[in-house]
Amino acid sequence: MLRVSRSAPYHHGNLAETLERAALALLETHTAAALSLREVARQAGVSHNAPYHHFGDRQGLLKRVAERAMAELLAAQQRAAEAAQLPRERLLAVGAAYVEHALAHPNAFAVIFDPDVCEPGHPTEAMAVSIRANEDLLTDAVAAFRPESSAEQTSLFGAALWGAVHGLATLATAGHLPREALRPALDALLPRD
Amino acid sequence: MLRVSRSAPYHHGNLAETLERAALALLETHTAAALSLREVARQAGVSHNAPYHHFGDRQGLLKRVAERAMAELLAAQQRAAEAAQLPRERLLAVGAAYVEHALAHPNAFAVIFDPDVCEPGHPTEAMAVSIRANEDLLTDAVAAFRPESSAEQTSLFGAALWGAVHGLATLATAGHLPREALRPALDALLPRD
DNA sequence: CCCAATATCTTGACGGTGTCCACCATGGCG
DNA sequence: CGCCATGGTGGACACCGTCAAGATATTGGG
Repeated sequence: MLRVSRSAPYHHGNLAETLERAALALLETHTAAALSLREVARQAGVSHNAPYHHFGDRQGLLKRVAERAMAELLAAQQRAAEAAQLPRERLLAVGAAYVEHALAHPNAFAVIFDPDVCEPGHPTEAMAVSIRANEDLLTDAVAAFRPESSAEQTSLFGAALWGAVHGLATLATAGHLPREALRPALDALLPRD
Repeated sequence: MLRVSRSAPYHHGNLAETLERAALALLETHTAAALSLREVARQAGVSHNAPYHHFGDRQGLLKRVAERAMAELLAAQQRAAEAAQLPRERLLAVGAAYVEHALAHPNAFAVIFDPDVCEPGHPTEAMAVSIRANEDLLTDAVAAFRPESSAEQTSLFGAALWGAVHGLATLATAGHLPREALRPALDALLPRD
């Protein structure tokens, strides 16, 4: 049915998508704690109750937002991995991409790992997929960097590196580490040759 | 003036302390996001507005709570540092203490590094002192572990280790790493001999 | 010793938020 | 064509942080 009137249609058509994007946009300037369902609805030009039909509750929306944010974080690392040549450089580049993406979108980054959003041990399907892909990416990079290591050692070193990169990013967003120190710190952690 | 009646005195006497302790107690079972000033006041048996005379606002209380939590985190590491003998063992013990304390009190730990509580770059005086003490503790442990390193290299490696330990703790509280993997991961990061 | 100034606590109000409920518009299927 | 599931609306409720104004205890100066 063609709508001649300029008034908005009663049914939005793609509200879920719109709301998720609005929430992500708000996270560019506001903390997750300051993100209200009502404000997101307002941004989308819709009643304060419309989101409930798509996400159930506030946590539901945030879970979706976290999935999107995680997908973007993963993509940033994949781009960095493809651009690098040598194993050590690739490992460094992936870590740097992680940290830089976190610093560029600190509030979205925080949502990904907020235990209030995704309670420990019960990740969303999409989130679990992205996390696994991220672990694989990292494990591969570590394996190329230390080809002689056992699978267990590789996995352990990968976990340690994830922790290091994640911690550096978190501490930097909290203002406890200067931006310039991040890459050198990461570099200091990787043994040379 | 001696108070014979059993009714609570109009003036509490030590309300600030009581409120901070109540807040810390609530953080044992609830996330910081779920911690309301009114609930804290209720726990202390006081009107919903009493806290404002001591902390100004919610953030004020949380800042104090963060200071206390940081002091406890620091103390846990200091105990671990004293108990260990060899440099490498001490470094590992300090890191493990950090992670274990974070896992034992995840919500209080989160408050320490919550950018909403202490906005980046403007720490409280007491918080700055504790953070500095923590950095010194770590730097000393690193220096003992790698005595031949330059001051800059020591500082850089210390920052990297802080990041690693902090990240491992954060990821573990979010359910992304199993508890048992934390110490081995940390161990894998410290070169042997 | 008394009283005023001050610090502390209370009651009351306001706007904002998440969520539940009942109701209405729409479009696709029988 | 009519029905009804889907998706949107408005209203209500309890809770929250915060501000304003009033009540009460403590304290220091005369």
